[in-house]
Amino acid sequence: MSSSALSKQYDPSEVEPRWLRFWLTNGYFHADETSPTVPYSITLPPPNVTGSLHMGHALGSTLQDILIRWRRMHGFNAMWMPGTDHASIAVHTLLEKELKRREGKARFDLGRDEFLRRAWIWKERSGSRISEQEKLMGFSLDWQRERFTMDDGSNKAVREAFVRLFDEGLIYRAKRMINWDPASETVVSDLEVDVVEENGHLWEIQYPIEGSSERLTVATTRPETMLGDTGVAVHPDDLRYKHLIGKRLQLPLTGRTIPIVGDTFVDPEFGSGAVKVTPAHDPNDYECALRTQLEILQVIDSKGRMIAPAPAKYVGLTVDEARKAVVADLEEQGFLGAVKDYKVPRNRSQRSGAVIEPMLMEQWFVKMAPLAQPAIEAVEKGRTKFVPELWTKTYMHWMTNIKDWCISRQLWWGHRIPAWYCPDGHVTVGRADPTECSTCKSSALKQDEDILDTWFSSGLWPFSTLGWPDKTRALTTFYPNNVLVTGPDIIFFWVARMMMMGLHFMGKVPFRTVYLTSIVTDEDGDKMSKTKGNVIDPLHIVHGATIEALIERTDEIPDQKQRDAAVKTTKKLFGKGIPGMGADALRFSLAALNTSGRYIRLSIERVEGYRNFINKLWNASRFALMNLDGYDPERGIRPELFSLADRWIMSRLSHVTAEVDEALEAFRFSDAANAIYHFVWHELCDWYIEMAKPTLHVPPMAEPDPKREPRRHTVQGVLATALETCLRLLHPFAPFVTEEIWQKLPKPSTAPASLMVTMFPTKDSRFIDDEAEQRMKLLQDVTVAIRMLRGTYNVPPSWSVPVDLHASDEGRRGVLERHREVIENGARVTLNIAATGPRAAQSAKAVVGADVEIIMPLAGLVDIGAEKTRIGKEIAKADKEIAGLEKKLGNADFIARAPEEVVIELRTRLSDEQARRARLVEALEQLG
RNA sequence: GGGCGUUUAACUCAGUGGCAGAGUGGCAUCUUCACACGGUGCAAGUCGUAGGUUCGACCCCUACAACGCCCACCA
Repeated sequence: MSSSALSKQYDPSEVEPRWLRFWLTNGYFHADETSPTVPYSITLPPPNVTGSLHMGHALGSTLQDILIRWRRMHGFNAMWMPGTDHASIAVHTLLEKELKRREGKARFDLGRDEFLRRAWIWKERSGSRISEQEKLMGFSLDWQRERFTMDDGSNKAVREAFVRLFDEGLIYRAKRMINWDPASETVVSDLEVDVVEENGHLWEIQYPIEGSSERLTVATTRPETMLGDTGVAVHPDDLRYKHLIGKRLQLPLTGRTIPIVGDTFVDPEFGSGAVKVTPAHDPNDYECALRTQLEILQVIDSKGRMIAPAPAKYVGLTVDEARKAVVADLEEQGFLGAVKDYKVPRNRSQRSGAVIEPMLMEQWFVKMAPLAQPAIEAVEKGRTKFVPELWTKTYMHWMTNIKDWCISRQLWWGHRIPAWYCPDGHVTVGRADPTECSTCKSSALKQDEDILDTWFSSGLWPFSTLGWPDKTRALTTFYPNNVLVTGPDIIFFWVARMMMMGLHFMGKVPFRTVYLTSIVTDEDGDKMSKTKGNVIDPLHIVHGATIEALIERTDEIPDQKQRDAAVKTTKKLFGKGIPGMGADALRFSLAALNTSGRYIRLSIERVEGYRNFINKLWNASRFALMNLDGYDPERGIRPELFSLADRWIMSRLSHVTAEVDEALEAFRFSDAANAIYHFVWHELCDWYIEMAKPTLHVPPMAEPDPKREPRRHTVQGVLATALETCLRLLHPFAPFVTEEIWQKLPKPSTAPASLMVTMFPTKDSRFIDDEAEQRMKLLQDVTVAIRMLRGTYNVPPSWSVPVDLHASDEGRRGVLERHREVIENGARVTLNIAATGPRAAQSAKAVVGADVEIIMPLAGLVDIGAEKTRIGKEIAKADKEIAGLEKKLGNADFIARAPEEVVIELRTRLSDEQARRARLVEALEQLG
């Protein structure tokens, strides 16, 4: 393809699939564990197999890919482990919903085997979708290693881990107060419960005191639980009630009597100071009952319905129905006191949304304290570091207050608990399915019906994916991982558990650094959610989406009102639809926006800004390719032939290279992205390419001028080198466009076949050139000042204007003289440079630095009044600056205490500013 | 009830004990031979409030305010 065929606008849709195929077929994403080079490994947080790629994934994975590609280009054996998670409760929610909608059935109607059969079919069908999406984003995951949390390897690892923990007494079975989700009919862990404040009531109920006409008033937000009350507690020191401790109360509606007990957990200040105790259905009450030996009566079953010993009248009612009935009956029988509106903190299942019922049940638990201790120490000793550091506290706080982890779930999709029971109730746990009871040798064994919490297998992921429990080469090479990149929302769920499991089973931390990403929100700072209609789908950014398509997706929202609101939001945020901007634009945006803040407010507009940058790079490259004729890449560049511009851009490039490397080293992704953005746009494009144009430009049909050819070849070389270096710097951020351009650039024959496998640029100190940078700064300042004058007086761009430059300093004057063409081309002027000279009548004037005067004759154009005002403002600014500096320098304490270089710097600034002011005053006076 | 974070230009955010920055948007102007997804220039700020430390504070300390997040068994 010839360079002239490059289109003016970069088209990612044509380019991206091509290079993706190229990288995949060449195996560039694969890392060999037997390679002698230094390993660098990251494990991708396995996305939910039910899911599709959302913006959180896109962000996290983009940052991981940047790290992986960057390290790979630095010569590391970089391995990025892909995989998906079986997400048992999420899959259940999804499949059961579908089952109900399509067939009107519950999972229990199908039975375990049939349900699992369908789950697997469904997993095979939709499970690869997310991997395909990850590929479209250009993520260089090692696909040959792709894993699933319920594949054979994971099964083996889970079984091994369970058996070992059980044998060590760290996994145990016990009857405890747990969180029951009546909708999914399973236990959930504390972490899977959200507390939400909801409008409810506080009911007062009066319990008659036995052998007295008095009544004791208790308050509750859940009156139906009184059917399971087995006592009432008061504070033992509460003078109002102290004498009642030991007496009994008649429990209305039940015919039972219950004791009054003393317990210090009661707050005498709250409510009536007397608390009804329902041990089987409230965690506090349960603890109280254990302390005070109260009876425990279960009156609610696993489906959330009332059961005996609640009176027959209520049996079978749901909790809500029972509440109404109990309140009505209490009122009718005169036991109901005041009823107040009340904000009730209500526990709801994160997944199903159902109100959590605290229940006393036999479940499997992991003893956490012994596992947490090493995980705490590892972070204390810095073997694993959190970035940003503030998350360390969050982790530590949770770890030091950790409670035992309930790992059994009454679901089917997941790892079945490897425990068997004989008719006598002995438990047998084993690596292989047992044939007889390990205690009584009975062969009538039945496996536990429950499965393990999804996070149990996730906790083993960093080493189970590398072959554990087998001692594999992959494990020795890639464990521990260098980095984990994930969202702060799963520090407890996942990060903490990997730390504990990794240390326990591998004896080493699973990763050296945990990098916590920001959370992506919409442009208003609201969490993206389907029901809000504000979700930006990464693939919509990549491929584009019409507003109609975006509105159509709100059809899924069942609630009409919510749907209308979502449509409105959709129109507001994506009024014109979403233009297809390519994976690179999205990747670069996410990296550039990932600052130290906790949120990234993403909008289409923002991505467009970075899409424009990609396009700018594309066009700069077009320009280069159009002007590289006759350039021989084998020859390299020769610094001895460099002009000031060449020296300057190479020096700047060296600085930027160092900046990018240092920023990535410190996980400052936005600094890295912005450094290169600024360099490409505002140094390479705005200045270097503009300065190179006169040299590169060969008039059409003209014969090559032998005198100019060496200079031209040097500029071509510098331009090609700078551009190629930028492509390598940018490649981790925007792999597709950089590969596309790089492949078109003329390269020496020794160049590798892909930009992906070139070396990342390193700072080259030979090119650092402070003198060139200073001189260029002067030329730029003068150019900008002249452009300002032109702009102020609306000098048409087509006019070339003569300008007098006066510089009393010989050094500066020399620089201006030697490089006058930089200013002349950059500001479209012809210069007359002298040490000093008369000021032309009817001219505009500006001063750069202490002594460089710019005088632009503007007969007929200059507005004396406006010029006076403008210069007057300049003088006022200088006065302010001078006053500030004089005040500081007049302070004896400042002179005495401030570092000498600061004092010297301020003195220089003061004298420069005074000189500048004098010249401005002179200019003003000349205006009359 | 504890803990954490944020507060800087119209918006989104960087920032450093020593001259307040960027991107976007705005205004003006330019279809100049890479790019209008562009060029050039301009405007825009009491750095949340009040104290303190310091020669010097946007930065460090204290208090307060607003907003946000996480954790927690108050019936």
